[in-house]
Amino acid sequence: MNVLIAEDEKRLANAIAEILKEHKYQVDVVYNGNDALAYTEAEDYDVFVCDVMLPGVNGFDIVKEMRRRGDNTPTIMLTARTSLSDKVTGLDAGADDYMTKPFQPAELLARLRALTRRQGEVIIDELSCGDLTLNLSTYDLSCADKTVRLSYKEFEVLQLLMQNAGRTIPKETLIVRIWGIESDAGDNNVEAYISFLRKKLKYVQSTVQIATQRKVGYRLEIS
Amino acid sequence: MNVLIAEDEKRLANAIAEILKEHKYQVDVVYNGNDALAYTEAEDYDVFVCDVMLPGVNGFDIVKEMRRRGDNTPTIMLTARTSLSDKVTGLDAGADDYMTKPFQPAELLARLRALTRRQGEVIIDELSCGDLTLNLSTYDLSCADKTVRLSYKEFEVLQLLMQNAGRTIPKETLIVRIWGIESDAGDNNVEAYISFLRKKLKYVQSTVQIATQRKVGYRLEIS
DNA sequence: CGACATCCTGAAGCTTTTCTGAAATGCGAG
DNA sequence: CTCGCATTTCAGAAAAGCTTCAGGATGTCG
Repeated sequence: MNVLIAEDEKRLANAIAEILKEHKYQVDVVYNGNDALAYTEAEDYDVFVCDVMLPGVNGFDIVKEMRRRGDNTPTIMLTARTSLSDKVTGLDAGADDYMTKPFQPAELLARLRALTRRQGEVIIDELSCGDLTLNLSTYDLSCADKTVRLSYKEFEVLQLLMQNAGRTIPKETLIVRIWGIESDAGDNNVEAYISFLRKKLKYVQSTVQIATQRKVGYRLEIS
Repeated sequence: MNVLIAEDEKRLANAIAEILKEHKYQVDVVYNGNDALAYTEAEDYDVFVCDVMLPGVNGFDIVKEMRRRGDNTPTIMLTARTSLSDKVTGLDAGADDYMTKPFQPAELLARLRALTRRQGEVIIDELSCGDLTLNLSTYDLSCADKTVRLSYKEFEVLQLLMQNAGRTIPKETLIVRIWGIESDAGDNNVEAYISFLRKKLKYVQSTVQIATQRKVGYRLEIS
């Protein structure tokens, strides 16, 4: 389950992100309207949680634009205001649900479940690939009877590779998804983490390998 | 025992919540009818305490709607009026009991007990996990033959961890659940309490540990 | 009321872990 | 063979977490 959160109050945004991650959602966060547009275009999210008042493009216009280009991602609008007219505007713009701040985490979760119910997903807390198992809750990587703990960044890189096993992920994508779109991380950062991960893969004696696609990126190979 | 309170006078709502919490109920509070509907749908409460006059959807309609969708959660209606007709309306709508404001806390507690009695549920006052036992009425934490008394906040933190033993609880969640969503408590507050708790866990010589999930939160590990 | 105890909080200093950027080395395609 | 990536390592920087402490708030008891 991929969720995109667009909320400019960073504290709140991160709080929501944490709560959703705890419930096994894969979460991306953006803090302004322009990034929100870019992200919704680039990725295929299962739910989009969007604040109305955003720097750059506002929430209404984001949803309108998404619908215009045929993107029907279920969307929940957040707003500090409680006026009926906002609600109407939001729903007219194409939002599927509407919440006023502040709200309890349980409510957001309930609404997310409601919006995604039809998709009938199973919440998993492990990711497997070949003989590897990655525990999404403890960041433990295991294979047969060996286990290592991954650091946060190592975890994110490997998770992305495992989710797309066999497919080559460009370095650029890794940088954007893990270091963030605004970061100034370079290719070498990625390369360093690939190196760390290979060391750990060797340690757990996995048959799964990280293959290099020269001038492009990396891919997980189950051999 | 989960209780949902729907009451728009925040002062009163919070007072009731505090009283119930003292008596070991798990309490959620909403301040309007729409939230009440959303919450009763999302969660499975053991009792629902509902004011008649609520912004949004009124109490009668909430209960009617709940019954319509097959939700038979025992419900106590609150109202400032004393007229018989209100009482009838409430009970007709599907409420199980009825109280007029103002009332004494003891009365509410008595009625709650009455309503939940038939369910034959036992109100537990201990929480166990590994070799640890947490007494929910005295806040005593014990293991083998050693015992320490926890402070209120220590208790809340540990309780949350024990209820979710093995799962990682994000710091943000701890802050929101224990310090409140509007609080300005920082990560360090949580860290301090984790530190206090670890000291006490060591003192009672438990095998249970609080593990750190870097950049995320904490989790109880039974080793 | 004053003395005493407890608890909460925020700050400060310290420890540990993780991340980063640079440098040295390796290796494949042309 | 050579150039341009890729790999690996490592030390220092940065981040995150841990612990302790003092001040203030609150509560209790004589």
